[in-house]
Amino acid sequence: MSPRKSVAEARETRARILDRSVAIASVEGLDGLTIGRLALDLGMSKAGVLGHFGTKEALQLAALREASAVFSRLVWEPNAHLDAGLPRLHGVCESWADYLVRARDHFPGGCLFTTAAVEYDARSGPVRDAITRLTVFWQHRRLGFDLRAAVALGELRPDADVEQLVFELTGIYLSLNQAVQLNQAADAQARALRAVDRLLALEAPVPG
Amino acid sequence: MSPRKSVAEARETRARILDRSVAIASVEGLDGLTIGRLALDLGMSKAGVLGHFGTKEALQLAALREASAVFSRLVWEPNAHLDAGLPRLHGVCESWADYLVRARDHFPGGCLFTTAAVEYDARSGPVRDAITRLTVFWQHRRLGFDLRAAVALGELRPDADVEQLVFELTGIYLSLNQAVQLNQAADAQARALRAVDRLLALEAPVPG
DNA sequence: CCTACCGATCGGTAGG
DNA sequence: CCTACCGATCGGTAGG
Repeated sequence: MSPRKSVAEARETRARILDRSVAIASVEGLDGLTIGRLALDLGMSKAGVLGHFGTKEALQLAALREASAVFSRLVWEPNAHLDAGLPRLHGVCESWADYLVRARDHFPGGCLFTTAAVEYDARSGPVRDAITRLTVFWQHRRLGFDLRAAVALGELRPDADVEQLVFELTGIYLSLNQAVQLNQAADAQARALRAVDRLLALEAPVPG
Repeated sequence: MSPRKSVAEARETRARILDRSVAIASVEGLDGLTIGRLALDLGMSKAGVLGHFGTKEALQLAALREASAVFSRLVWEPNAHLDAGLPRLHGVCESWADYLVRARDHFPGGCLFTTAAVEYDARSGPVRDAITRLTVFWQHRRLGFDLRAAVALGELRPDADVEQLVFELTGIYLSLNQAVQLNQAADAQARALRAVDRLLALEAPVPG
C-alpha cells in the first residue's frame, strides 16, 4: 500500500523534478528555487521531492548538470559533426544565439548559467565552483578549441588572440541574453550574429 | 527618553542603510537583501530599518536609486565636462571599466545593475521596471548620446549603427563583470579596453 | 513516496 | 528608534 514506485518510475520522477527545477531556477535563481514551490508545481510532498536529492545544494548541483545537458543538446550536438575550426564555430555560434532566444521551455527566465553566474559570483562553495567549471568549459574550452583549430588550419590569422575572442564572444551572448530577457528586443539576435561575423571577419587571414 | 533622532541624524541613518543595502544586494541580490540581515549588520532593530522605507520593495527601489547615484559619481561625473562625442565616450568607457574592476566598496558582488537585471529579467513589477529604466538610461541614452554626437561631428562614419555599437559595448562590460567576479581574470580590464578601442576604430570615418 | 513535525527566518505590524 | 509579536515559508528530519 506504500506509494513507493519502481526504479524506472523513480527515475522518471527525478527527471520531471529536474526539468521543473531548471525552469524555476532560470526565473527565480538557484537560491529562489525552493523545495516547497517545486513540490507544489509537481503535485508532490516536499519530502518526496527532497528524497531524490537529499539536500537543496545537491538539487542545485543536479539542476546545473541538467542545464548543461540541455545546452549541449541544443547548441553543441547539432554541430558536433561539423569540421573543427570555422565551420563548427559558425554553427555553434548560430545555435547559441538561437538557444538564448528560443529555449523558453527549459529556460523561461533565460540561460540558467547566465543567471546562476551572476547570482553566485560573489559567493563560495560547491555551487559556485560548479557554475565556474561549466562556464569555463563552454566558453573557454569549447569555443576556444574551434578557435584554436581555426588558427592552426589557417582559417584565422596566426596572430589571433583566442582568449580575446572568447572574451568578446562571451560578451555578445551576455548582451543578447539581456536584450532578449530584459528589453524584449526583437532585433537582438540579428545584432548578435552581426557582431559575431564582424569579430571573426576581423581575424580572417591576410591574403597572400 | 525615546531613541528618536533629529532630522539630520535620521537622514544619516537612512544613508547608512542604503550604503549597506547596495553592498549586500550586490552579493545576495535584491531579493536576498533582507531586513534582518541589514538590521544585524547595522546594529539596529528590523523595525528601525524598515521604518525608513515602509516596505521591502521601497527599500529595493531606494537601493537601485543609490546604485545609480554611485554609478553616476564614478563613471559619468568625472567625464561630464569633456566634449560631447568621442572624447567623452572614451572617458566614460575607461571609467566604466574601472568601476567594474575597482568599485568593491559599494559593490563587493559586482555592479548592482548587472546582478539585478539578471535577477529580475523574468519577473514583473516596479522593481523590474526600475531596473529596465536605469539600464536603458545608462546604456542606450548616455552611451547613445555621445555615439550620436560623434557621428554628427564626423568623428565616426556617418553610416555607423549606433544601436549596434550600444549592443556590443554592453556586451563588453557584461563580459568584463563576469571575468572579474566569476573568473577573477587579472587581464580582463585590458581585454575590455582593447575591445572598446577596436570597436570604435572600426567606425572611424573613412579618410577623404 | 507520504504525513507530521522541527527551529529558523522571512516581511511586516502594534504600540510606545 | 525600540520590544514584542504575527502568520507564512524556509530546509530538513522522523517514521512509516
